Amino acid sequence: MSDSSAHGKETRRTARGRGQRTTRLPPEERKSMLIDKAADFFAEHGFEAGTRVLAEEMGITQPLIYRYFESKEDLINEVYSDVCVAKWRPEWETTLKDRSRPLKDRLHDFYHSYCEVVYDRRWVRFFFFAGLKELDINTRYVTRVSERLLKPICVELRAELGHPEDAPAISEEEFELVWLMQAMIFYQAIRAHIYRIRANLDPAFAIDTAIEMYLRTAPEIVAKACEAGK
Amino acid sequence: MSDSSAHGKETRRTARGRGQRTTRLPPEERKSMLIDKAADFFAEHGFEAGTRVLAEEMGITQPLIYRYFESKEDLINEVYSDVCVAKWRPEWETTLKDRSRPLKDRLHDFYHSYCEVVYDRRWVRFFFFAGLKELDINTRYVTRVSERLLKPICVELRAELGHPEDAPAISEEEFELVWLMQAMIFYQAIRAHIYRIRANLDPAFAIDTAIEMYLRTAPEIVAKACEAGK
DNA sequence: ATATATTTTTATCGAGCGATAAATATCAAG
DNA sequence: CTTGATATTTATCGCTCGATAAAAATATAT
Repeated sequence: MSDSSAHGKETRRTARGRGQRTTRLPPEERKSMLIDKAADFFAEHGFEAGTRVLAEEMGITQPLIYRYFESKEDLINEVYSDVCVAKWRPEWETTLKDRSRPLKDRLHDFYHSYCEVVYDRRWVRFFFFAGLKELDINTRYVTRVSERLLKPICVELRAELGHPEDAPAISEEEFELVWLMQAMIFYQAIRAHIYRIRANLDPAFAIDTAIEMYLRTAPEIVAKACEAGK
Repeated sequence: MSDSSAHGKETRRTARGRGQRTTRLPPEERKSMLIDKAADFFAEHGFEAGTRVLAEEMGITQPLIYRYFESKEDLINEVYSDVCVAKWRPEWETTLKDRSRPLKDRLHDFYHSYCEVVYDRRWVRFFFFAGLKELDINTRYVTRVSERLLKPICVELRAELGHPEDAPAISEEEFELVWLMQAMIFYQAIRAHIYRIRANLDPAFAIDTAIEMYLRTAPEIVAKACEAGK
């Protein structure tokens, strides 16, 4: 209460007595603003952070949140969808499978697009907050990455290297290898937004180098997997 | 209160009326038990988890915690030291700098030892919980890894490849490259303990492959850095 | 057995949480 | 200018949190 007058004078507010009042907003606009601000807020302070502080940062009062969301959990779920799930681009899967182009080019295009999404403070932190809690939304996302992106890459790699499609199933080693590439690229985001140490280098270096390292190491591992199955 | 009788019958407790009482313990023993249980507890549920549940899981009452720790923050700090900071092994730094052996062997020894420490559920989760909060203990640890492990690796790599010591300072590219190796290896721990998907493959595969990929890619990047500075 | 020391529990405080209901201010239509 | 609809605030409930102080139970020494 001591800082209720210390907000400074926001443009959208009119000082009235000791209270301040927000200008009325049409519901959809207020709701989307709420989701947007809540995204920043929970990404920064975690899901346990209080709704009163969130409301204060938005310049509204806390009960107003509950006009637009049934519960805090409800709000967080909508925000998570907005920040993480909704950012999935179906083009990723088609790009990776387009055999009219060299795999290297496809990987470049895919990962540069992928990183536009995941090299985002909100995205990374939400993802890890959700992962540390046992929220299955996180597990489901990882499964999706695994099934729709990484496994297809393994398949495409074999095709690129001229191995028959019906060779033995993708080996654990092949799968681990593509996870290593994924690790190199995604770890940039972790360093930047969780460790808060940003590399002074273009993220493109990590992406390009990771792809290069993957494609150089792949042939022998794929070969071993294919001949082991015969 | 409904589950106060649902604990099952722990050996150390004697049922008395509706309450249960713990056998007395010498202070050091109680304190170390507290740190150990708290490590599991906070690693699992995060720092915001309540002291009452922690106490219940230990079979003691909540105020007893405050006989051994001034505050919850105090407890968490001691646990963090115990779980993360205290696990640092000085031998890592000496191993990496021992030029009587090939760098590849040193990296193997170092990373296998390093992973004995960090492929640990408590370690990983504590590290990320601390990172997501702005606890500087995390930042300090990352700085330490960077300064005492990764940068030395860059230096040793140059020596191994026969470049003069006084060549230009380690380039951003060289430094990024060693971070890529670190990423591949540490990401295993993230997958296992944050995503909760464990690879069915020996972690040694990731370690060995990551080192191999690093050493294969390194020469051209080191060469570029050294000739660029002339 | 009794007394003493100290571990552990019981009881409780004040603050903050998510959430609800009622009052109030604002905007648009007539 | 008045009226009706509704976005927003005020006031408050019940609960849980971290923390403290006093009471009780246990172990040890005599």
